Amino acid sequence: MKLSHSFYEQKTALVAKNLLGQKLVRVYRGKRIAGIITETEAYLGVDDPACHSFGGRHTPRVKSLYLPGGHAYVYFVYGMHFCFNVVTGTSHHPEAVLIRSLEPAEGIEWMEKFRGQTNRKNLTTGPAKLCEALKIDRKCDGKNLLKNEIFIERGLTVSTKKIAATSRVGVAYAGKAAHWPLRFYIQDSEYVSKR
DNA sequence: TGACCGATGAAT
DNA sequence: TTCATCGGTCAT
Repeated sequence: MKLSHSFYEQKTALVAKNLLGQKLVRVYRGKRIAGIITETEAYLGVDDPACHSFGGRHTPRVKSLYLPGGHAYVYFVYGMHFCFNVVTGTSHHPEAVLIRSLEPAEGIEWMEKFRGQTNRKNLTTGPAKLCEALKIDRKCDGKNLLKNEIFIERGLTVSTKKIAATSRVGVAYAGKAAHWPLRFYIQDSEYVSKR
């Protein structure tokens, strides 16, 4: 069952935590490719120096961040990688949750093909890796997650006790916000990016 | 029009 | 630890 619109309207950090254990599903050429979400990061909008909408920035690249909760925000980084985010809240609050890692669940043979390798633990343990494994690219930017190309299904409920919170990855430039505990992952999962 | 740099990954 | 790689952003 798909996560409902109201799920995405909760507070962003809460959505980030509640996404752990849910299943991200990509339908590509009629095939389901899916994984259990094991690691996320919350980006808190105009007041968060690490967020792309910081200070109200509203450029063509970040326009999807201003869609209502329940849409995809996919952007291109480092000249070669894509990252997938779930937009949260309302269109007046450009916030999102970055999906950083998955545990492969369905369509693993396709993930192996798209990633060019078969090491299960290296298929989807990183924001750009999972995009490659699930064929998520620029074309997915702005997609409605309540439709059928890419969406999130209810999976397992992860006990709060099993959720670890740390500072976010790759945002050292963000001053104080670099230390905010907005990265969440399933404590004992082997499918989490390191660093 | 151009310089700068990044929410990374893979190889070393 | 190093570097490949190039679109988006913002200053001219």
